[in-house]
Amino acid sequence: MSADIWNPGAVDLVIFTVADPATMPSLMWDKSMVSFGDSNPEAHSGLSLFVLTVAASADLNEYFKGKRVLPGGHLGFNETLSEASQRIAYDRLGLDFNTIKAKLRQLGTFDAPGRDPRGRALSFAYWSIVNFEDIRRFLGGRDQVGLELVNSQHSIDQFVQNFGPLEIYDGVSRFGYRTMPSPSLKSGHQKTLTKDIPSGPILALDHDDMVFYAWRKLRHAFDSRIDPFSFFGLNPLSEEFRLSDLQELTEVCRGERIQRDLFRRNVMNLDFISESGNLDRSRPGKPAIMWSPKRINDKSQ
Amino acid sequence: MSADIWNPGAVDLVIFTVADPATMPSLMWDKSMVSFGDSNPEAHSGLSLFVLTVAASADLNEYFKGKRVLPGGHLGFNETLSEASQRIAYDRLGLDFNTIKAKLRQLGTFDAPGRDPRGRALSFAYWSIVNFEDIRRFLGGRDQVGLELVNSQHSIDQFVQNFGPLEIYDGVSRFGYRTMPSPSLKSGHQKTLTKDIPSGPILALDHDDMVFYAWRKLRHAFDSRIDPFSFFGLNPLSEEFRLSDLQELTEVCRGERIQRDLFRRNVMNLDFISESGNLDRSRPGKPAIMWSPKRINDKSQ
DNA sequence: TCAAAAGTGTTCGTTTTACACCCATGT
DNA sequence: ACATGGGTGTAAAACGAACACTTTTGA
Repeated sequence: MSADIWNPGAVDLVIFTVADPATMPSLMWDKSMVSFGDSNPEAHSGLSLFVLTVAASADLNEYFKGKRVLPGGHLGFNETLSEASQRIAYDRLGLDFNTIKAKLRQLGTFDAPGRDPRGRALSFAYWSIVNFEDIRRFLGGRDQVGLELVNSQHSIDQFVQNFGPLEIYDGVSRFGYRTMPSPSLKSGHQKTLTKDIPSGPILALDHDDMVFYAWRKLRHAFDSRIDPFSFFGLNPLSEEFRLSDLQELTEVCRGERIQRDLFRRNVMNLDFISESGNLDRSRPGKPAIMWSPKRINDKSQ
Repeated sequence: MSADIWNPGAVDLVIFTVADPATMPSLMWDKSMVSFGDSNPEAHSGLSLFVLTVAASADLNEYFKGKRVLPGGHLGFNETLSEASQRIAYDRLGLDFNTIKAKLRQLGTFDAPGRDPRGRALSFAYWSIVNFEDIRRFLGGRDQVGLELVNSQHSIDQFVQNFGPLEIYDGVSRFGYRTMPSPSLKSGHQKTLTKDIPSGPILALDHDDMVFYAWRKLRHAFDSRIDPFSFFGLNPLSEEFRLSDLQELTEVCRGERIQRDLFRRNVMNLDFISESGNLDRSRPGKPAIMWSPKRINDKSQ
């Protein structure tokens, strides 16, 4: 836990989590804790993808007044980047990556000129996905730790209303999207970030870009032939889940719709979940079989 | 061209190029310029993938004596990483990325403890692929700029002899390889770097790792549904080439064998090359149609 | 005529996608 | 009965991989 501040380097964290706004405790409906960027936040339900943010400190610069940013901090003089990212998660959020089952991964270095109004700033971004249960007690507080929506069924619906069918897009989210040049040709994609879309930026600095790039990495874990639980080394859902929950998760992480039967067969082929033996009758219709991850071995990457 | 040295940051460059050892000018057979890491360098022929290296300076530390490294340099105080990487390419190699058609891409940050015997060193790695014609005149010199083989038909053959058929590997190279857990399941791969294989390390420090990770990125450009020329914004082959040349290139970049007819049909489907109108009769057998890239638009990423 | 490399046709199995249908429950 | 969501069968289309064949040259 180094206190020596090594000025030019900063570490910013993109930490995702998954939760259903409809079942969030009512106290969290406080605007300052969960932001949907939407005039109608109640419309968001179903498993949704969030990113952890904090209130920016305006002590040093007016620019930050009222804005929100990713949690970040300075790189200590004798720290590795990996150590710094874990320390900052603990200092700023309370999250201890030694005890929770999640790991921080390198995202990239951000140093575009002018990215920070305070002058030159080199930022090392890290990303991770954590269980909602592991962070909910850290929400709020002095830094106003909160959740910013990245994707939900409803925000995908809204995207379709504004921009048309998803077919030409290679994944959409609140933080940006990519267009496909032609189906099944991976080259020649074109990305659109929040600075280029009508709804405008969400976080301060270039943190929207960081979220977008981290989301693209997250997306890989759901790229159809990967077991996401092994990739993350954790299960972001509850212990047991319905297949439709896993599908919702996959859809918001990929930013696209998947056909129900197709999804089912894909998952069955990959064979990384097994029936828990229980049924879920909480919704109308035929009771759903509950599933659990078969094994969570983190041989990934 | 900043002279202010910003001590803690360094930039290292992984610059690939493609050439056929059999047609290299004889002066380049000097061991110090082209290294195959092989007792029988004459066996390497066909299009091969190289990485640019320089002799390490042993002025400051005995460790570097006789070793080779990636070209690198310190980060200037008022430079962006991108600017620094271009300046270093120019200072150390003579390569001017403003005039050649190639672009440097961020690879990642390397800061493992103990990676540099001189103490803490943070390194920002960048990678690129350039035309052989653009760098051949810069080979040699005080820093002994040279080429280290990354992959060739012959070195793939040797891999098969030592480790068995390629089927279980997801790409092999002199700088490491990955094993597949099961066909068509992308998760659970396991990588093996030079420090873990009998032939041992090739470059000093952790530069073998940098080459390996850069090679994995390069590999994406040949991932079957991408037009590599558009991805790179340049054609690493000669202006006209045979389909078998493109296949050789693809094979050494992917580190795997491809069936001739399959490759042909894939390329034809993607439709990014067109017949130049000429035939090549330089080899026995039926003359080969010569091809050229259709268009090189760098919409990539 | 033969070897060598280029290029094509055909087949087979798997994966992707679509569509339609059946199933089990609460109201 | 019927709306609601869960779950399955089937078949066309697309794709990957293997094999065998034809073509065109130089020697």
